Amino acid sequence: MADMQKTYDPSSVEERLYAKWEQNGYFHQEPQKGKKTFTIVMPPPNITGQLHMGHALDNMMQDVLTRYHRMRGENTLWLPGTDHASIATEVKLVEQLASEGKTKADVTRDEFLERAWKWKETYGGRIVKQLRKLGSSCDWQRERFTMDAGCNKAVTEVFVRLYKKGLIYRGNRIINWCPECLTALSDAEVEYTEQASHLWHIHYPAADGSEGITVATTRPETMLGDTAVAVNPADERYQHLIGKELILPLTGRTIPVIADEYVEMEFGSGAVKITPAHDPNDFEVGLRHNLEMPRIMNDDATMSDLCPEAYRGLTREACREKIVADLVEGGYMVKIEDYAHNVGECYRCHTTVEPIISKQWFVEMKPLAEPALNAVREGKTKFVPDRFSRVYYNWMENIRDWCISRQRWWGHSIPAWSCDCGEITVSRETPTVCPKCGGTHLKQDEDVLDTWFSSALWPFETLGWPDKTEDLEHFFPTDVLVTGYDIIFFWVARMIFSSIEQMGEPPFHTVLVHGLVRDSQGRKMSKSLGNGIDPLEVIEKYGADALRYSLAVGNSPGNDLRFYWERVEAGRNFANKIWNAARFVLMNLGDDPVLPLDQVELDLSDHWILGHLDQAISDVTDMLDRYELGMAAQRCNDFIWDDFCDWYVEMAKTRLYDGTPEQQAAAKAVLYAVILDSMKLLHPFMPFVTEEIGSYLPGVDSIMLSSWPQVRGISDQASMQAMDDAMEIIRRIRNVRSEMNVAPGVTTSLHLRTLTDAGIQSAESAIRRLASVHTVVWMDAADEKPAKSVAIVTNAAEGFIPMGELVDIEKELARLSKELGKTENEIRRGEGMLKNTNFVSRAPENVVMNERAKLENNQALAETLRKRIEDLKDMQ
RNA sequence: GGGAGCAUAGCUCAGUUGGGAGAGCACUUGCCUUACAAGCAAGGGGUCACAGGUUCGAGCCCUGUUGUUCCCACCA
Repeated sequence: MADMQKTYDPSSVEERLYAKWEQNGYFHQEPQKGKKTFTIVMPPPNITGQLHMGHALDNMMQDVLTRYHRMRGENTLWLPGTDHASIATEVKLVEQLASEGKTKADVTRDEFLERAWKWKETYGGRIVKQLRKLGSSCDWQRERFTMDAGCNKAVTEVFVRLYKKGLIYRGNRIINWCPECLTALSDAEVEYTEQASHLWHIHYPAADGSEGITVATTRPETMLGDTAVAVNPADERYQHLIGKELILPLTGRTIPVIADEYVEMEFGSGAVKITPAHDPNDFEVGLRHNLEMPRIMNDDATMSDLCPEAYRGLTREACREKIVADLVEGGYMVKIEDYAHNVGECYRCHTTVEPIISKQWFVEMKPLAEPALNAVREGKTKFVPDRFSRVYYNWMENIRDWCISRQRWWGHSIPAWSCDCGEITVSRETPTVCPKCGGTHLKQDEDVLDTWFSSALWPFETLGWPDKTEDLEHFFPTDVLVTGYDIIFFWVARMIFSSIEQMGEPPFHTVLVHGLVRDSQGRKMSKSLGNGIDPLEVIEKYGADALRYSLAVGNSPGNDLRFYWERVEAGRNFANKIWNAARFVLMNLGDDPVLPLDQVELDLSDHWILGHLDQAISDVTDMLDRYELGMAAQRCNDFIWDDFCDWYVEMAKTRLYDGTPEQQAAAKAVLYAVILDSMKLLHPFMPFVTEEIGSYLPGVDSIMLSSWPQVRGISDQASMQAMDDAMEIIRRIRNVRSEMNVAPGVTTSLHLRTLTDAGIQSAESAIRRLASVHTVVWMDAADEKPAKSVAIVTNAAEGFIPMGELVDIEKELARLSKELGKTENEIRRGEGMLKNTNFVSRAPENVVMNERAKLENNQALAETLRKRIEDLKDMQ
């Protein structure tokens, strides 16, 4: 105690405590047979990443749950790791090469990978160190990497299995191609933004010189790859043209008019140019009609050799300009309208993606999606909040095959080898001979797998799968997955179907979804805006506890959160508040041993605070079990600050300073018990300050390793009620004084019944203390009716209820229980009561009081209640 | 085109089975009362977007309207 500073200083505490926890192995858990487990796998941050507010929020939530369940005595594992982030890492490496005046073409693949691993060793641990600053209590001894040996093995295993099952195939299909990254992308990796553009109406003359057709397009440059014009078979305007040949302007080629349902008659001219190699819909049409599919663009989105010479080598943009000019000049351009439409961009580099036909590996999704949908429909996996299950359904129900190959070097190799004879061999080990022709010149596929292919296996590959490890047996399935709603598609959905396919069950029972952390103006934090706030800077200034608290309070699952420094300050202030409350307790404990609560004589205020503590314990526990972290943190704050600091500590002073040794011992025992349980309750949210305080409390080894507080149930209802009423009186006294504008020092007299008669002797001195910045003279009011409890005085003063029989709760309950044939407890719970009427709910006594009060003043309600009570009696 | 969220105090937001309208910050007033001025006490401020409906009673449930944000989608 002696060395406790007046102000809490997180910087002198956090690093020391974290080191202690980690070195002592507090985070590590081995499987304990027969014990309930609680498992979370950390969404692995990219090795290229720097800690940002999103990580801070995500990890705070996981840490709260982990610490809570650990204190519940469960076999709790929070498994951390990092992601190799194929494309993002390559971007970094290309930057590195550029700084040496090189490009990717200047190094071999092996050299490049060597650089990648080196880069990973140098910078990959950066974010992991930063996570420690937050206080994350994950088991670092089990840290994994998506490209470590175990994960590689798992990825290969899954690929081979899916291939053998026919769920992975290789084919020429239309895919999203990023001309900047020079790789295929999955549908999920394309972001659409609306851009102002034009709708060009182009006339295609008929080959026989008769009327032609005008088509409308947003991408005139793709006309070079047109192999048909499609109209709706039901479109009367074009019936006679179906089957005719048209001349494709600028090329001299002829193309047929075909009929296809896909065409909407109402849009544009009702005729669509078909470019099968560069549009997903046109591709489908092309398949249906056996059209040729010339690829008119190269991988870098310049025009290919299949274009007329004039256009070869031009960029998409330049080609469009020239095509439009040429069409206008040739008299083919009918009109140009303004038009806004969606353009797909690469989610990494924001280059406009080009749909092209390309040979890629795909996962067939339909058979995988169905059981994954059912798992959520049947409640085996629940989203919190529930509305995200609809987002999930929507995506899963409309999912298309997943393009998993990427034209990158950094990533998981595809376990497929091709032979000169054309045979593809998919195998766990490198094959030496081709099973078809016996050839020995087998070449492994050069592509790597989508980063998300390995992340999808994260919950089980990190526990040892495909080996049957003890960890896997014990800790799988995991319990909760905490993540932002922005990666439900990328990751969560894929983990669910992968786990069901490989493990036979979903990887977790709950997905706790959080929102994005935005800046104070509600904008997304981003590098380009420069509005990002570095969590490490916040921690340095205010401490990790303050940051965690600020992210927890006032946030509800699934909703975005704005970052405010004021909120962090509030967190810091709260940390300081409890620090000082603890100082106060420790200052007063002295050297005598603290007695157990059952060996001291508790007074009214003790019962009151212990009752409220029970309530807080039970509320916080419920809230944590329901993943209401924000409410739980707020609840801790309310109890500690409002109930304990503002009221109980003040009341305890009278006994500590002026009381008998017995009274002092009682106050100390309660102060100790309450501060200790408070630290435990708050520990998941503010691990550092609570642990530090714990280190000063006698008889406490570690708050983190303590068991979760239990409801004691030793306070009695009557005392709590009496104390509440006394407090109400105190507030009223303050009011009156305030209203009367009484200056300090002036004596105020109030006509109130002597409190001693009302059975709250021990509170009197406390009340004096609390109320007595000014002197209050307590007077008998002999002329007033005798009050049965302070509640009567209070409410009478409010003017709601006349003093007397109305508020005798016990009597009222007894009467109702007799009338309805229910026990008093049942009536308190509202059982057997009126259907649409919460006659008795949260605070039974208050509600009964309210109802009775309303009965007097509300004829309609009185009538209804009487009737309902009659009905109930009839039914019985 | 489909789906979802949000609309509550000056600002940012909680409010989970329908019965008290709340928190933080800001503001007013008075306090350095021996845990804490990063604090204490008192106070002002809200037809809970709008309109109907159900109910004795609606911020909460139902219907509709308006505004706003986001996600998904192959109308060229």
